[in-house]
Amino acid sequence: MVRSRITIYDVASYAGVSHQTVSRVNNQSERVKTETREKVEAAIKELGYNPSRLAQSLVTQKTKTIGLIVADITNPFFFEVARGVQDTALAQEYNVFVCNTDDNPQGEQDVLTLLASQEVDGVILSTASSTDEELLTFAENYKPLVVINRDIDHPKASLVNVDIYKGAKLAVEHLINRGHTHIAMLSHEGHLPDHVRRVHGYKETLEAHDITPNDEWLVLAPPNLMGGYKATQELLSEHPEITAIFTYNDLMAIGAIRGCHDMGVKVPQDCAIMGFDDIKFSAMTQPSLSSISFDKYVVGQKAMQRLFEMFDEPNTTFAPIPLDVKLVIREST
Amino acid sequence: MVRSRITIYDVASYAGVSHQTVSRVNNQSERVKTETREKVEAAIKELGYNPSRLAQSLVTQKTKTIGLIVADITNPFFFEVARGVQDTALAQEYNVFVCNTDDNPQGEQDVLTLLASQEVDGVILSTASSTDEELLTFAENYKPLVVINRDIDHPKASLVNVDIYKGAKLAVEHLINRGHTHIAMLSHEGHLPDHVRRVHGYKETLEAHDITPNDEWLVLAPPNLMGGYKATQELLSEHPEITAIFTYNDLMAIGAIRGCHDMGVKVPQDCAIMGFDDIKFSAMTQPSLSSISFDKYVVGQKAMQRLFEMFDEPNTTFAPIPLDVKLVIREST
DNA sequence: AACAGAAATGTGACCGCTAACATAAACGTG
DNA sequence: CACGTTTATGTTAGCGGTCACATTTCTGTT
Repeated sequence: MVRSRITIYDVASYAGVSHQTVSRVNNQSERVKTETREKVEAAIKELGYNPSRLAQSLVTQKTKTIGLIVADITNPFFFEVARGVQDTALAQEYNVFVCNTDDNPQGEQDVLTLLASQEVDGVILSTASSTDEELLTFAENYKPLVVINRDIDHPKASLVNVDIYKGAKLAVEHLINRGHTHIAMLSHEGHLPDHVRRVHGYKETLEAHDITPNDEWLVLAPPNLMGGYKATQELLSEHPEITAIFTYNDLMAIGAIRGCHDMGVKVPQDCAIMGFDDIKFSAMTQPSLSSISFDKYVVGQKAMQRLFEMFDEPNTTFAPIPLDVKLVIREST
Repeated sequence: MVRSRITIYDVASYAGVSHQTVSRVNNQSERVKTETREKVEAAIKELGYNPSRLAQSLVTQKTKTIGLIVADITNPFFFEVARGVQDTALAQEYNVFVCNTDDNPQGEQDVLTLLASQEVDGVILSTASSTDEELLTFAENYKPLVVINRDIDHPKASLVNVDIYKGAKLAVEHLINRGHTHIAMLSHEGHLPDHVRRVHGYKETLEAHDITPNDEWLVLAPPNLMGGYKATQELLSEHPEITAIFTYNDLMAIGAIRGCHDMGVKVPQDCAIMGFDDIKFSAMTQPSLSSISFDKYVVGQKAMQRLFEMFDEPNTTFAPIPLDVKLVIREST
């Protein structure tokens, strides 16, 4: 029995005022006599009226909706970010569309167009597949954009950057302090800051300690459990001299631990494993995983807050938001 | 530089036709001469026009948007479901709002109202906090609703049900077959089918094998890593006679494995652990986790497909969609 | 009491589209 | 070639709001 929608006009005639007065009551803070305001509010309650966001959006050109683009919500890193974004958005009655790109450039383009057609007020992007130029084009003729862990230079794009380089440095230094010199790295293919910084941090820290990085010890694989598992097995069977592995993320590290186990390699005695992201599972694995920690929820939160700031001051250019990392030592090293 | 939106009228005058003709071209399949169609399409491309979904929605009363309500996207169970929903939705150019309730009834109500105000075309609900009555009220005066793992009887609500009872039975039978008789269960508080069926399956299977369930061995805790960890430690220190634990979900089980380890209890020799959900991590833990498996992605997929069916045939009442489970035996039992 | 000025309310247009109907063009047929 | 039919295109209204401006009502002042 979907009785047809109650409009502002229904309320108006019920309360004996004009539709505009109802609109004023709805949007608060307009000057309307308390008496009539009460009359209108009563009518609203009586009829069970609530305004159509669609209609509001059409005229105001704001949808109170944002898009969040992630590579894969299935990755604990992304969904903690997503929670941060969602909770912050919800508090201001914004809704968020979460879109997965599956780390595939076409997916990312599709999703951007879809979001464009849905007319979101802004976009938060935490993914790495599209090129910078594509992103710039998007920023150019579109909406405010907050980008996580990338470097792009455009007045309409704002950045939230975790100090990845420092994280990689801390990780490798920790391994070196533990006496390791044969340190491998499992990374994720790609040429974007998020990838590159980890690798740079790894290589440069080794060099700073007079260890020459061995390119054969740097393996690229998909950044998930299975990727880490397989890469570890291949790596260790070809290079048994390796005594420590630093991974792109915790997912790979957890796969790596299991990979070691299945080859009879003891963690951390025979091979130490060091992750990145410090997801919740890492404290519960056996052995528990040392990792580089930062608050993913806060990443999402800050990104959303920045987006709100951009809505309020469309012509301001904002400085990047830096986020610090710290080393968490557990059993795997 | 946001040049103001290109409308259907701009295209119309550029192509020298009426706006309605443009609309016809947009919505395909109308009878319009190929010649003019081409003219219009050229104009569309030339001007870079794309239609405003907002305006379309306002007149058609369809937003091509659905809401997905989950307890916590941070739980791997939910995000695999979410992926199934999203991918299926996207294929038809539907977008989905994911909302978290944090397993809190107020949160769920808030979220339902927010979705109502956003005017989604339908809702998929995979959570358990609101009461059946609240849900019925929602279904009554709202949109098509697909509910996962609950029993509610309303023509506007459709069900997708994983065979939880059978899962619990398989799990407990497996433990019994392994020779266990002192089998505890870690569950999640709540009186809803999703919870109750697991517990029933547990108790009734024990009874079917002439084992009297011991209520002290049934512990309620939050359904996450930490909940499983703590509950296991309390349980085993009070009841060292327990030799097997069946948990509400894999998150708790992974916590339980770690809990055992930290007490010096060997899994599976001293205590077997059996999970439920078969999340991806379960194959990678150490020891790997036996679990009850079902395809969570498919759950989301089916739910979304059902929602589409409900859009197409608003007055049909659909039968619940059943989903089978299977036992996956790994190292923890 | 008369009148200016502020406060409260009402009116019409418009956001960008589709639905329903009206009209014009093209086509066949006796 | 006059006529009804079909097919293609145009016109108008309205979805449910907000905005800008017009109008009315209420103040306070001389």
